[in-house]
Amino acid sequence: MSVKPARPATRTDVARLAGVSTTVVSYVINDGPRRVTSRTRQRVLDAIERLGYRPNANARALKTGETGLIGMVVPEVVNAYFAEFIQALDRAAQTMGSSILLGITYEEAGREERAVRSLVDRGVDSLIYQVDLADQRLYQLGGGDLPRVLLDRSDVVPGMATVGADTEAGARAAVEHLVSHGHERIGYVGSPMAGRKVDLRRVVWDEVLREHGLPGVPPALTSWNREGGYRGARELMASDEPPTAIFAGSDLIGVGVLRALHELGMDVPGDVAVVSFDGTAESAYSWPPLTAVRQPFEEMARRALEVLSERGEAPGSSVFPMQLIVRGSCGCQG
Amino acid sequence: MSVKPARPATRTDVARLAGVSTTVVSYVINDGPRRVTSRTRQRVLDAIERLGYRPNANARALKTGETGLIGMVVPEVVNAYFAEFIQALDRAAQTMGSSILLGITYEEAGREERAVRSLVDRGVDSLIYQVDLADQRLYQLGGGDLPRVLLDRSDVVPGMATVGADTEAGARAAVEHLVSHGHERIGYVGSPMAGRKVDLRRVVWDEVLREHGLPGVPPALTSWNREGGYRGARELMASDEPPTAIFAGSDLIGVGVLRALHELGMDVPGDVAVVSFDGTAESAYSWPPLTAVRQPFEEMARRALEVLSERGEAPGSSVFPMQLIVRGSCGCQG
DNA sequence: CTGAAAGCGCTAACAG
DNA sequence: CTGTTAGCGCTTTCAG
Repeated sequence: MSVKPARPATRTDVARLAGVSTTVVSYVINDGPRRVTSRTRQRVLDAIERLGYRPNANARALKTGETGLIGMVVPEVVNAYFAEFIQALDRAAQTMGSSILLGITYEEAGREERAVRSLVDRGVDSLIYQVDLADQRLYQLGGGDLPRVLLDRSDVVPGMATVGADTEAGARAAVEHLVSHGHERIGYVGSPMAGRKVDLRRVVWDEVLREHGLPGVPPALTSWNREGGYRGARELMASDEPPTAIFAGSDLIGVGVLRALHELGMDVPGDVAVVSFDGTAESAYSWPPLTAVRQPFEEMARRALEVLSERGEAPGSSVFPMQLIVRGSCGCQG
Repeated sequence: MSVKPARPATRTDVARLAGVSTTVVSYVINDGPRRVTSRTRQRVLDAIERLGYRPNANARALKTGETGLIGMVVPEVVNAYFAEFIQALDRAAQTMGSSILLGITYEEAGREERAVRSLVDRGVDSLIYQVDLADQRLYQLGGGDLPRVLLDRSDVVPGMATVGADTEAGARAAVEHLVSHGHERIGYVGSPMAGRKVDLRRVVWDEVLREHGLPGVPPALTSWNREGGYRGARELMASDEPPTAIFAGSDLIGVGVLRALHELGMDVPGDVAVVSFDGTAESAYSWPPLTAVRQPFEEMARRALEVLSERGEAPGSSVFPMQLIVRGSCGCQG
């Protein structure tokens, strides 16, 4: 590992030291497109080593039109749900020599365009959207040739490749589990979805209740964070016939629900059982630990990257199964 | 907002449409170095608008040697502590037209070099380190002219600019608070530090106990995550004379401590009071909510960016105060 | 106030 | 198997 000298060595320096032309240097660095004798190759490698030469990514990008940057648009990073995706994507990208460049929207209308635009302007090779953009036109920014994928969408979006989890099956597993514990009044805490998107968790929850002939409970729709969960649970428990079980639309919501229940002096799962959605680390360390349906983060991330490199193919949808992780909050243990 | 056409417009296209030379286009885009008549300027602006022209960041970077990218080296992002810094830095960078490019080390020796190197190779203009690199030489990668700052260090590191929080005062506030509640056996759960760095939280905790003539308690040193907190608390509580209060070295540790205490059937704060360090959102929604000492994330982030633009000055240290946030786990409420 | 042109570091077509 | 060279899109010096 040699630290770069004051003036970074260029390809010309390497060529000179190795006694070859710059072309050859290029060939050995890129391993093509032409072959190089192994003797020459070694001389070049030695020169690179001696000079601590590192190719200039910008020059290469300018020439080839490819930056090796993958843009990822997310609402925030202080949320393990998104952070899990970011890490999974980062690791997968590393193996391909690419980097993830984030565009954080903060769910503020004003920042949305800046976030996407900054990625496009920096010349990302492809784009991963993990957001609900208010301005739909932003999905097209960067032109038609830029490979794109909508991450974390289980619905099929015309003209867009999507990668997601089997939310329906996941939600079903969560609610059925609660039903199997004998609960008859099962509430849901979630949030209204942006735009006209439907919340499959809520839909499935409703369906399952119906299928079992259980009474409907008005869902508590607040916001996708801990406070939303807290408010939602307070709302649910304030009703005349409070639920004995709650399906939380996310881990954060689940954590908020737990807090509300504790404040009310209720025992979990004794008085009220809880199952949450996502299965991030926080759910494993809440009190009691949350039984949760886990997102297939790694699988989705890997698939998203695959999709992006399969450009030219018709945009499809990939869906991965979720997994129920049984912990203490549902009543299975204790 | 016009979507780019198939072939992105170049500066030459703009010049042609506006009936000026490419030089002038450059002048109006960069607002200098020469002045341009407002009439000509408007013509150029119109042409840019019409063509949906966007400057090519790579070409500019190649020419100027500046990418507008700020490299940030972090161990992970699925940890609100780091995520808070990332967001604060991102927001601050946005106002300067820069972007944060992450290099995630995953605290794996093998990935460390890749992470830093990928940033340097991509031509970041400066580097923010928020890690303990095992290989010290990596701090120098990229050469001596690259502005650097060590984020989240309250100690002075020779030759390096540092920005941090007043850990000592913060830790003191936490422990003193516990003392003020009348606790006499106060434990600490943290983790060994990398390298020869000292954990000021632990040192100060020890000091405060001494100052008050309180008995020493062996610290539980595990790891900086929820599980570490859990194991640490189990360890502490298994002793012959378990503490009646615990100072947790981080929020994650605090959450783990809480879990262990609950498992043991102890009431918090009734049987054991807890105060944690960092003050991320998770600490506000644990049960009971954790009294915590909050890191000045925004201030540190802003200062770090300032330091990076003040290149040339002697490397200094900036320290920002922490703030005690009183919630339920210390015994103040209930 | 505006234009021509050199050159940033690299790749790859073309020529040997 | 290796070398020469044009040109990616941009900034900026130098000339007008």
